[in-house]
Amino acid sequence: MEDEALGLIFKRIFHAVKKDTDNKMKDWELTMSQAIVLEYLNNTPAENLTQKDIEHHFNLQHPTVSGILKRLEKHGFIHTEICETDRRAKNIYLTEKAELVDKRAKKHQSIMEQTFIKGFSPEEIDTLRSYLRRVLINVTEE
Amino acid sequence: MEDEALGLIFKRIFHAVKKDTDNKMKDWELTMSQAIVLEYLNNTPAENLTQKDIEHHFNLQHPTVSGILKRLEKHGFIHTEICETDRRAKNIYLTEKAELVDKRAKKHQSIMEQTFIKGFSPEEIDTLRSYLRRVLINVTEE
DNA sequence: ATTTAAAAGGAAGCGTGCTACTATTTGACT
DNA sequence: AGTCAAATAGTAGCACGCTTCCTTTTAAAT
Repeated sequence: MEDEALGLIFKRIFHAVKKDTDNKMKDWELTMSQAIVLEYLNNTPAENLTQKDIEHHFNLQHPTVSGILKRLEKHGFIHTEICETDRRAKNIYLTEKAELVDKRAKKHQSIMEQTFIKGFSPEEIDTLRSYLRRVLINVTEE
Repeated sequence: MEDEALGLIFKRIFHAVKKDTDNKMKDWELTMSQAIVLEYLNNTPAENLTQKDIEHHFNLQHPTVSGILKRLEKHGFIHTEICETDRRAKNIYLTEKAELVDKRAKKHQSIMEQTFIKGFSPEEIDTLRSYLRRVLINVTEE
């Protein structure tokens, strides 16, 4: 337990977070991945927002994003339209339902953030964040 | 990027690690999840080692472990036998192929560990590990 | 203007997590 | 002995990552 590989520890943490988040969001027909995308859409009020933007921002492959958007649309959180200026692309629009749910998702996210850092001092939180940022850079750039 | 939620950062880190590991292990027909289970089996030379032990150790549900073991068996890394003393359970045995591959997996894991902590001082590494352990406890116990 | 390559997205199929639901075996309680 | 609950594992079906292959559209090159 003490000397587990960092990779396994990160896996354990992510697994626990995902499980908890998926469970708590199940009531309003939303998963963690969907909520993350929805929040991105909500905070990125760009014209002509397409799948490609999401793929780049989260470093995901296009069939992955395609599936998430399909389920978001199925449950009425977004609707899509073929882009007028580039008919290959599909523009994404949030619905009112999405805006309602986003508040609740933000609330859960805030609780989750508190959970992570329970027992951490403000300085320790800063250190944690900076270390994680460095780890992320180490792991992604290569 | 700077003010992303911790949950998303953990997701990003895990995602990158999994992607990299899966890619590098693809050559010898192994995934990250399978390698983790294989390493556990290799380091747990217990008599009567069954699925249940793996489920408990990694906090996974039984169909998940069942699937991983099925694929490990399909590729000849393990073989299973119905337990003599309890015919509900199946004992798991590693093959020679598993032991060969385990060395290479350990090597990759070691490189991965180095990648995580690139640029970290020994003190920073200790701090990172202890913080992650605390986060894991925060996230799992509740 | 035609061809050709790149870009955006869809569909199939797989691994790994999950939640049901089912089957078999064990063990305990009458 | 007989019954009934718990334990172990299997199956089906879903979400979300991936790769691979395909279609359509755009843009560039000749």
